[in-house]
Amino acid sequence: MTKSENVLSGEAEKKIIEAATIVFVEKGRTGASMQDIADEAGINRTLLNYYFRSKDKLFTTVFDKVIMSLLLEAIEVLNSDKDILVKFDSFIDVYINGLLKNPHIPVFILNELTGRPDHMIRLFKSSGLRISNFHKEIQEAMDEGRIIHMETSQLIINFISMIIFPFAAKPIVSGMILSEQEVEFDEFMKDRIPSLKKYFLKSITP
Amino acid sequence: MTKSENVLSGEAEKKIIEAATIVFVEKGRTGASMQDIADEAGINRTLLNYYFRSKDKLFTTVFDKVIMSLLLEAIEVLNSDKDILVKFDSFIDVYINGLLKNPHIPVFILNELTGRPDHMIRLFKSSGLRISNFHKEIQEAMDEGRIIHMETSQLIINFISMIIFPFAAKPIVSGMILSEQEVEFDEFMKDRIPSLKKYFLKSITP
DNA sequence: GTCTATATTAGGATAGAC
DNA sequence: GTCTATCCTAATATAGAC
Repeated sequence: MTKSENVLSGEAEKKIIEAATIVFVEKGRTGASMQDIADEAGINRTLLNYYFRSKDKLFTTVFDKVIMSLLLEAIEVLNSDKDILVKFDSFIDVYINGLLKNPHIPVFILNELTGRPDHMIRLFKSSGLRISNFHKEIQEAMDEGRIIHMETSQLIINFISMIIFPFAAKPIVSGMILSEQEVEFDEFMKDRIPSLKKYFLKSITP
Repeated sequence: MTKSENVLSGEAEKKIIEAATIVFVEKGRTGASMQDIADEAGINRTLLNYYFRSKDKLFTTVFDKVIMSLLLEAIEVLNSDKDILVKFDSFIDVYINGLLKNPHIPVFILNELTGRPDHMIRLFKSSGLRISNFHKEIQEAMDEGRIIHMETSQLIINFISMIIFPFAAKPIVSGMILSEQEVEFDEFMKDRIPSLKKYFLKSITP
């Protein structure tokens, strides 16, 4: 076993993907260079081409991985047998706490999404997430009178918006809205978990 | 007056800024090339360097202009003497209708913001927008019992999120949430105006 | 002010030695 | 698998003719 061998096959590949994720998420597809990624991984630049044929292929690998991990979290909550109102709370917990650990993922995704809507839809379908079930559960709760009547799509967008947007707009939130009160972003988002649960529940309860 | 003269000084400059805005907003700072912008403007590429010294300077010009136009719209609503509840409705009208004409402005801003939070804050301060007045008006309405009590920052973020996020996530909204119902994005956002007004009012009313 | 020509660099990708 | 050397292209930027 020479010094240049990796202990496990795929270890270098894994290291590259980790480094590429950090760099792509921070700088975006066009803003990141292969050199940036090689530096982050601490390897020679040409090795990136050895393991992944091109920058595009490496990017797609990273992008798919990031999207999938988010979708899987959604599926886990949706597929549970909890009541729809409990699921709302779970989404708030899971995504706010998760994004606090990777706050620029929303901007990364929103930005790279624009150019490849088709690819996104394919990923989405292959994930097995059934958004129609979500619509249906909400609709049932409306029919039972537990939630006010409104277009389910509008309700879903309202809900997702309030979870994701603060992360996407983190510089605005920090610099423009919180700065005068000297509140830290992370603290604000921690407070936001119970605040949003309460607010959203009130907003949809008859 | 030869064929190569512009009628008004600054006309070429204006044409360049318009073209640059289109290209930068669509492709982002790193994704757009000077050639793209020259093509869009129908001029020679080197002219861009003649009028603006560098790509960076051209970008900053565009970025500042876009941000400022958005801030000015906010100021106009905020500075009116309408009741705070009416101002909420005005924001929804102004921004949803405005962004329907330029739907990828949110992604553009959110993306380019990350790298330059300081610059953003300077712009924000120089615009004269006083967010503290907004906080104050909301707080007063709370004290009068017209709005439920909650952290004003959280309320403001909730509000802004529901207006802006659907545009930032347009491919997701179109492809994942609306596709099964065969609803067009623009139609959805038009419906959203009254929907959001009603929803938000209910959410903050005691 | 507008063009052509050119300088310069950065970035992506491959070939080939080890 | 990993490195060095090299190729190629695209992109920014400037000089200089008109």
